[in-house]
Amino acid sequence: MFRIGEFSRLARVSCRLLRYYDQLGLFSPGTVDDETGYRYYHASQLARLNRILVLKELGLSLEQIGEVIDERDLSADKLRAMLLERRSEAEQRVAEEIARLRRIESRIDEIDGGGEIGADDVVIRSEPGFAFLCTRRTVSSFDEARAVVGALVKAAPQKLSPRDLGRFVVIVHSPEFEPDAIDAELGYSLVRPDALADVELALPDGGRARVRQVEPVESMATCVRVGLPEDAHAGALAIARRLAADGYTLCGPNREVFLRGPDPRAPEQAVVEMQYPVRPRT
Amino acid sequence: MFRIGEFSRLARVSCRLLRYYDQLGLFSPGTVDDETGYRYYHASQLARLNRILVLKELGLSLEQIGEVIDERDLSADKLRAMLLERRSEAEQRVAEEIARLRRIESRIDEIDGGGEIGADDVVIRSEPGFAFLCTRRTVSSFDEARAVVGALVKAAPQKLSPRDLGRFVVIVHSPEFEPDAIDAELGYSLVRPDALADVELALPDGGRARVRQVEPVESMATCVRVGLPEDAHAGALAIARRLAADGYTLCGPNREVFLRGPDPRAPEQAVVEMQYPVRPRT
DNA sequence: GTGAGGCTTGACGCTACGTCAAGGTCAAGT
DNA sequence: ACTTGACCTTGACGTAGCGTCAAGCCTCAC
Repeated sequence: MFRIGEFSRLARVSCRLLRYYDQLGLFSPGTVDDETGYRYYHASQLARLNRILVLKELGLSLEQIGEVIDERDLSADKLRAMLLERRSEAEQRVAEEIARLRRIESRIDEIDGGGEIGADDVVIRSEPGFAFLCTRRTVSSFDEARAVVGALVKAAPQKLSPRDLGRFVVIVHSPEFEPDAIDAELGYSLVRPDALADVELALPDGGRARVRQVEPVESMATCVRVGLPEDAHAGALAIARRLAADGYTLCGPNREVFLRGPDPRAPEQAVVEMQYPVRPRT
Repeated sequence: MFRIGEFSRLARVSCRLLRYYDQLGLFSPGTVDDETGYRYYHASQLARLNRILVLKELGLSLEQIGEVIDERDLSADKLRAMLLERRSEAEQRVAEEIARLRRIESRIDEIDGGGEIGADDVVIRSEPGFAFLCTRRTVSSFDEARAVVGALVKAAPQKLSPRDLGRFVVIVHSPEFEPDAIDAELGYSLVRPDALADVELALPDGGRARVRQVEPVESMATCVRVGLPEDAHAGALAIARRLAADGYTLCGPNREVFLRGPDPRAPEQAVVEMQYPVRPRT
């Protein structure tokens, strides 16, 4: 029989671990002295402890180990199921770490390249769908776009109250940025979409605004810009480079979501979230 | 200005996270109402939050993020250093997860193959060096080995006390297992090696036992067996298969460390740790 | 008997939040 | 003005697997 210190040296684990496993009921000493509380371990117990350590190395939780280690026959199926689960987790972790590694390396390269990148805040996330009260136009300037929006806002209260309007959103369909002919949907996301599914507005210039359902996007690169909407495109190139370096390609019409403004009195303080649908490059 | 709920929806993070970051001083609302404690965030703050989320995605800790995000110029070098560190961590994690994945898959295959493997407790770890009072022989049986050991134990007390002796250890140099001609070192590990470096014993059969320093082994596959020492080899084949499946090859003389016994009165309860030096197969 | 080292339980710490719980605020509707 | 339901506040506990004290017994070789 060994006291805890020597047994811990045999097994190359800490005393704390042995006490902890004892506390969990996962691995208890063969004998405990009732008076002193001293734990005494038998050499043959090392086999069980090693089994526990092996299962832990495979990635099972102590709780899972407790479930499989005592059942002598049933454990094969149960263990197999756990291992299958662990395998997919491990595969996912490998993929994640590799992707992370790529991003880390591209950031290091950027810093070494010395270039101000100005795209520190490009976050990639999924984006839910939403109801979109919008009108599609080919506009030649921001002033024209603003006029359209103004008309839309004025026409809206006929059928819906202002609090139903969410954010001002532009979805840009022009594949390339051509300042004098931008094909875009302009409008507002809607807060209570189900109640407003069939709203349709006539605009003073003869156009129409209707509600359409915008599909969710699985991965959307987003980036926040503060300043004149006209300048918001300035960082687009840097963002595209960043996305390319991190292993993504653009795969759809980009959007601009106005978190603040555009307020006619302080247009330079508008806050716009640029959104670029992406997918991992194969 | 947004209240915390709407801001959390904008940023796709939880309210709890925003409050937590506020508490850490990492990301605080633009305004806090003194009376109610309500947090109010400005749209433009989303840029900073996104920067934090990006750095977190790269694997930096919140503390590290706090260090780099506020310094405007110095941050490049500091960030670079952190990223280099993170890169090597990530590389290591990838390697570990891949190795783990391989072990998981080999276990699944074993279970599916249905074979009782009997090598549930093969642990791979590093093994420190130790001082070894031993004599090298070619023995033809376990009885002969026992005789040698007995002689050694009797000769020992001349120069050292029994408490200096550690465990009985056999290092087997025969590359293949040939029962009638085993080239082995037999002896005891020593507990206070520095005081005993030059001990040399004459054995009654004319042989000598001396102290040598056994080198540490970086990775040692170990497995505990309970039973007659003669039977301890039974699992060796299973262990070798397991090691091969997990991506290791044997790379040195194996050892047997007697954790209990061999006690002449109860030899079948001996506890032996089989040790096989291994190295990752390239 | 005595000093050193070993053992006990208990408690806190770690990461980055998730999840209640008890109670104060806000804004729309009546 | 009042209600009601959604929203906000702080505070506390839980997570996984132990590491690291801290205060106080136990053991044992000299």
